[in-house]
Amino acid sequence: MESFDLSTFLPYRLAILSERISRRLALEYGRSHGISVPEWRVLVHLARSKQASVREIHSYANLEKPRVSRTVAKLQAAGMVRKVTGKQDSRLVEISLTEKGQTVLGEILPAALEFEDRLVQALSAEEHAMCIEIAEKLHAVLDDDPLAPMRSQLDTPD
Amino acid sequence: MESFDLSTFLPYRLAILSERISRRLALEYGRSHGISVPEWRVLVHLARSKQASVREIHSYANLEKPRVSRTVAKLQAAGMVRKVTGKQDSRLVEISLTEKGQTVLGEILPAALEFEDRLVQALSAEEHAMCIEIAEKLHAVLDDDPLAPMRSQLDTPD
DNA sequence: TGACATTCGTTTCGATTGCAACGATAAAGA
DNA sequence: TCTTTATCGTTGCAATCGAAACGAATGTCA
Repeated sequence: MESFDLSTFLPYRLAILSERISRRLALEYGRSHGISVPEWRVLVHLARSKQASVREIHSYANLEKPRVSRTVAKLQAAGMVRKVTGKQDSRLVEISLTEKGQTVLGEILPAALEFEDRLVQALSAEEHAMCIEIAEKLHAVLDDDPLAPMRSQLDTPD
Repeated sequence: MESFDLSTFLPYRLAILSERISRRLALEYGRSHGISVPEWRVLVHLARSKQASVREIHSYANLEKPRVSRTVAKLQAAGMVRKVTGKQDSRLVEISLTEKGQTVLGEILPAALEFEDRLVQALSAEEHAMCIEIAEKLHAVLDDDPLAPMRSQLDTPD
């Protein structure tokens, strides 16, 4: 027990690294446009899917449902997102980017990609590939664990 | 811009994996003893250092200073930690584990280690080593970045 | 010695978080 | 059809969070 070292504990290692990277990245879109992490994820997802429900964003962007709801509301207030009640099913809302939303995302994306590139450049091609494979194997352990939180669909390799 | 895929974005990948692992691990000490992540880190650090100030825990366990303060107060209220005003320097407090704190940690630790072991077992020795090396290289990128948040001392290889 | 700056731990404050209801709509079954 | 069940998005609430401000104690330099 007294020989236990937090710094070599894998979950801790991952948490520290991930948090540091997230914080640095958040500066990129936070300072320039006041965008938060959840907002960033919603914008990015909408750029792909063109149109999505709260449920979909929740499932794909790894955000709790209430958080998606509030985030979308905020983005709508900022004019970056449009909400339309579903035609066939009036329970769900069709969420999509506005012109402004696309513009803002277009301004943010280059810096985000440039930052990621700096990270990836620090790794050899082999390391990068193994990094992905390792992540996949760790996810697999949790997939087999009934107590582990479910994996969001986006992250599940088809 | 429309070809950007969040799921392959390295910072996102790391965040998702790390969060999932953290949540699962938190169940281990949360369900059995009502211990939260910050409390877990403080306990673990104290088990090593036997005695520490708020500042030290802050620097080594990657927790904000106010958070350490509150966490320690809560642990003290629960009888797991002892706080004594410093002898020479009465600004700092000497924080240490009580009997109860050691007992609780002793009950939590095996499950935590067993969980980590399940993760590590999923990796080959080579993968495990490379995982650490990759983390180190990514940290190095941030170390060179003036805008990146500082790295806590614990995680800095001597 | 006295004025100033620094460090330590705590507290305050506004914002964010997750979880658990909630109302509204739609689907399923009797 | 009518009742029941499930789904969708929202809201309430209590806890937590980080950043800044704070008082207390020490260190520094004239």
